[in-house]
Amino acid sequence: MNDVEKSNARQRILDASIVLFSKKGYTGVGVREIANEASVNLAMISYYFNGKIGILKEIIENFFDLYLPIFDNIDDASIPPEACFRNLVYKLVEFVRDNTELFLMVYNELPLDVPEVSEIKTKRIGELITKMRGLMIRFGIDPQDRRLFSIVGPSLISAILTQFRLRPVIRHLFQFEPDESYYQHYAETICILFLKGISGINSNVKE
Amino acid sequence: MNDVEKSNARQRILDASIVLFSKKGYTGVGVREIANEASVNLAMISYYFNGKIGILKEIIENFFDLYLPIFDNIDDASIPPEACFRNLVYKLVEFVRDNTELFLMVYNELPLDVPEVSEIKTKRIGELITKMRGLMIRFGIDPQDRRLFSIVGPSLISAILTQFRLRPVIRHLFQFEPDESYYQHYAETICILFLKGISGINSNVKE
Amino acid sequence: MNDVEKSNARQRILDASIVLFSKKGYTGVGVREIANEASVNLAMISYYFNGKIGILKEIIENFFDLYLPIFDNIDDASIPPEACFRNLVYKLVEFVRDNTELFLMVYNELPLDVPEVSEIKTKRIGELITKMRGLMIRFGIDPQDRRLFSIVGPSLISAILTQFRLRPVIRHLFQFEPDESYYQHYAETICILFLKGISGINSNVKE
Amino acid sequence: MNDVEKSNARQRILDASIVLFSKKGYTGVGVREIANEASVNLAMISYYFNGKIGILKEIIENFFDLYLPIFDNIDDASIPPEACFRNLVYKLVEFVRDNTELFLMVYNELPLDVPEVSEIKTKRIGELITKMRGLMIRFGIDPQDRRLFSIVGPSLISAILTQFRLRPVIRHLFQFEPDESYYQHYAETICILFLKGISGINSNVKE
DNA sequence: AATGAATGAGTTTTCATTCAT
DNA sequence: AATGAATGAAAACTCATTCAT
Repeated sequence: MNDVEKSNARQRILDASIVLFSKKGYTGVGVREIANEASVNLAMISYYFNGKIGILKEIIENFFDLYLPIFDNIDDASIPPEACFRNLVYKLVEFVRDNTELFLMVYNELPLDVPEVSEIKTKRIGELITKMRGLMIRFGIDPQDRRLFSIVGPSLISAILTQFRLRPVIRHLFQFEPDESYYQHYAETICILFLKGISGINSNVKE
Repeated sequence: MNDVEKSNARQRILDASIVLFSKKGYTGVGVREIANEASVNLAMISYYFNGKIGILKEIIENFFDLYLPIFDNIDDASIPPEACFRNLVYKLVEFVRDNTELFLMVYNELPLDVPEVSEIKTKRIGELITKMRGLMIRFGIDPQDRRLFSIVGPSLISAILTQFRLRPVIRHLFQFEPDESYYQHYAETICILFLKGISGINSNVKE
Repeated sequence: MNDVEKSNARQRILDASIVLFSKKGYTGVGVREIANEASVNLAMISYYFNGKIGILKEIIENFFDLYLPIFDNIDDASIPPEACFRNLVYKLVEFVRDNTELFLMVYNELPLDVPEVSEIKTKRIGELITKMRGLMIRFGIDPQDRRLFSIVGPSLISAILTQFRLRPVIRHLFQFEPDESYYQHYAETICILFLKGISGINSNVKE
Repeated sequence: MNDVEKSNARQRILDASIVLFSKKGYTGVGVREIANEASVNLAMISYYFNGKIGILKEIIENFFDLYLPIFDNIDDASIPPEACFRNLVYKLVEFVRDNTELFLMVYNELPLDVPEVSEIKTKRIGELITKMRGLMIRFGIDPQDRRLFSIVGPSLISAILTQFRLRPVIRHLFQFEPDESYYQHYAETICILFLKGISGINSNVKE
């Protein structure tokens, strides 16, 4: 067994867990199921992650390690906020495209009460909000105004995720197999929805 | 024990389940926990609902029985679509205000794979989409165009729900105790975000 | 199933546990073994005792609830200390005769580090020492003098228990089936050993 | 790695096992714990001892190899039995001082049913009893009289061990840090207790 | 001699459900 | 309607051991 295969087991557990958790939720998946899907021995889960909860912790940490950098430097003062926003949306759509199950899984796990990870979630979401602050201000949104600030950000994420979320439900209603051009189109639609909407909000609120 | 108290037990099970499911997810809650919270004997759950899954079924059915009528007659041809939309948003916000845990719970359960309820979900979501069709068309959105149709609707719901969803996570970051005026303000903000945004989408797409 | 049988299951678990723990030690016994021996379903152990450790807790508590009263009023000022001591020894031997396995088990568990019960043990042994104080003083032993105080008491208990303790080991070396007269003789020997020493044993026993 | 370090690993496993077994009992300690404590790789335990039980076997054998010689020539006909006994007690106290954990561990393991070592225990205890025979006879105790013979010997050992045994429990009740003079005093007290009884202690110690 | 990964049988615990009353 | 006990399956986890390197 060479080096590549050696550490595969650990990664396979993570990969299998992400897929399964995204479909059935953390508590709906058993370690046996994970071990089977990952083709590893059951005991490897405790060996590598100190139990099922350790997988969840690591997945969530990994997610934010990938996700938060997207929001670095999104507020470049030399370009107009609309362009910044558009840039952000495109990066987010790209991220969702590349990590669909991971994103779905974390999104679904976020509001649930799993004490062992609640601290991690709070901390990371706090960082995210901080990173968003500058851009929001440039759109005329007061970060202290919870109403605006906490509607726009999350609903943007929801807008991007939502049809992936409902895929199992609406699979029979719409045919749905996203390709490269789809994601382009998709990102653009969301940009327009939010940009025209946000400026609308902005002008109205200012009055 | 009289009839009022008798049927109370059944309802208490439902109420307790909604709260618990919304916090921990269906699979994360045990029947013992439900029975404790509802102050009923464990065996009553099987007695009334034929098992844990029966609770979920009934909650989801109940939810859609309350939820879908909101979308009846939302497309009154005698009033402009913007007013129809505004009307809908206010009714949705009112519904969320009155059934926060229920809505959160169902929203979270929707993408999860629980075979016993997937049929119900598909059917009811189908009805919902049908009801939305007329109004969407009046906004110039082609129901066949999956991209637009499946972005606007779900992301509207997400926008309304999202901060309730994240309450456990951001409780420490924002103070959050919604009152009557909050909901008013909230509904209005969402109306503007989506109306100005949607018209923006509309004009751009048409070009 | 009548009342007597109803709560039998709980007691059978305790009884089986005492026997098994005394033979193999707490950590050497599995819950499956206990359930088999007690003829109850495996899950009943969690149902009644919240897990294996709950059995140990209850056994130890029960033990001290039976054991400590032996030391109440052992120091009657109206009779000489030798008579008090003799009285105590007879009561202890009687207790060991009636609760051999229980006593062996607790005796063996006492020095072991099982965090969940260490507090109980410390508290109860403290009570025991307090109860012994008066009599020891009458024998001229200073309770502050750890050396004396903590030799006599424990070594008395050991003297009483010791051959039961070693039964599994020396079964092949001595035939050993204690009867009523044995316990009488036994108690008397211990009294003499402690009151007069080995030379005392010799002269008295020979008579 | 040289020969000294090499054999160190083996010895470190034994040392760590003695300490851990004395605290938690054989079945209460895992091989992982031992390997950690001994700073050796897990697989070394099988390598050196053919499994966990091999450690126990070797420890018990080692113990008796050290312990039994104490009882050689304890019955020197040219000196009075009291002096022989006193001599023995001093040697035993010295042994306990030098091998506290080892002695505690074996003492605790003795009554427990671990089939793989029961034969060893029976054999060695038999040898011990044989060695004690002569001295007992000189004290007027009939070796056939199980009652006397099996009380004095074991209760002597218990008397010596007992406060080490209870150290974890009574640590909070008595301050206890034995030094050289303590062991001297301790041995003497036990001699008096056994040779003259409690009343003897009182008069002698006071002098 | 030494290591980290892997194994499979075993552990305790929890689960939803059912039963007799 | 309601209860407390009981059940068997499955859950998560731990164990001592073994293997390839």
